[in-house]
Amino acid sequence: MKCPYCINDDTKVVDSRQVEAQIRRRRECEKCGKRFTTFERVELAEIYILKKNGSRQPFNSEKLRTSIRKACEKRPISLTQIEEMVDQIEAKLRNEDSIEIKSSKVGNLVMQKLRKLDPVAYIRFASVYKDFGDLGCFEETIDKLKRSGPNGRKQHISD
Amino acid sequence: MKCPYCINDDTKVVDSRQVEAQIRRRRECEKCGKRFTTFERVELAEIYILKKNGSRQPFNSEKLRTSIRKACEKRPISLTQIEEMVDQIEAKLRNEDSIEIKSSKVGNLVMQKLRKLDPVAYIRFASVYKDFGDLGCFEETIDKLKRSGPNGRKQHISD
DNA sequence: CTTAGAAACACAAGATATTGTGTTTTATCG
DNA sequence: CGATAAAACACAATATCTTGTGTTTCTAAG
Repeated sequence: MKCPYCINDDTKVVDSRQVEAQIRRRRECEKCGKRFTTFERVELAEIYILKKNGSRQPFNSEKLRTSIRKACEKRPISLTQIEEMVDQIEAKLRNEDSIEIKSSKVGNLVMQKLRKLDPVAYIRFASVYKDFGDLGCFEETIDKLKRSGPNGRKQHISD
Repeated sequence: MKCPYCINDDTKVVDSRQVEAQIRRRRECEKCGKRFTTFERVELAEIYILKKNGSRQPFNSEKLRTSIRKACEKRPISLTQIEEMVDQIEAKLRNEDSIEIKSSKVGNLVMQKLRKLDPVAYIRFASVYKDFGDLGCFEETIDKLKRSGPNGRKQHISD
């Protein structure tokens, strides 16, 4: 790795840590002695999201994270759990055959995850994602949650 | 490094090459066997360029490269040589005490480099950078080049 | 449809990085 | 300005990566 201060080619690693999905290395130039930080990151073909209105935009995990975070505000869900969801969802998308994915697929994956984790967050997300028009939609969803399988039964609907 | 396909933490390096200022690694997940590419890059505090009009913008080596390339069009200067110039100039900037640098400093560094390399490119760059108003400016510059030290004398002014 | 260049694949010997643990020094938040 | 978290620093034992060389595929350009 080239030293950015003197363009010398030989630098050695002084420290190396895994930080989230990256490896941060602290390097030292063998020639000028200066130190600097590098990051190793995955570089994959971009995934594209196909929106309902026909538009196509590059998938951005940050947007996904933000929308999940919003749904989970004040709920007993840690940032770590949100990270896990984001990672798992992105991994699912990566395993698709096509690099073009319908936004509804992403939405459904989020719902799937939230449903198992927290009913309130689930309803919040659904209300935005499914574009609830009236209170009836909430009631319907709550009913479904109550009647639903193992995951649903374990939960309490309250706030 | 996390596998982007299955989120497993253990992946091993299968190949690793230096490409320009980066290290490209090919990794393989020990769990799912999938392969993917990563890049290690330097991450330093941004340098800011102070323009004459008082504006301040992040230094962008790509812009520098472009303007040098333009000055060197059709001249006997290889892309490698241009890369070297860019690298050397950026390194000089990195070694400044402040991370805020006057655009004139960058301009002068470019001139310094081009002067030693090719008089035509030098004059082209100067004419834009120094904002030559008339032919007299060109003549003056040519005169200076002719009369100047060792580097000047070695060159021929022609096109 | 040929080709040049990049990216990927392979392998082995030698060199270098990783990781745990712990301390210290910045930054950032309130 | 005090508290925390993140980044930087250190060190040693172990595990992994790097680099040369060469081939193969893939893609973009002609």
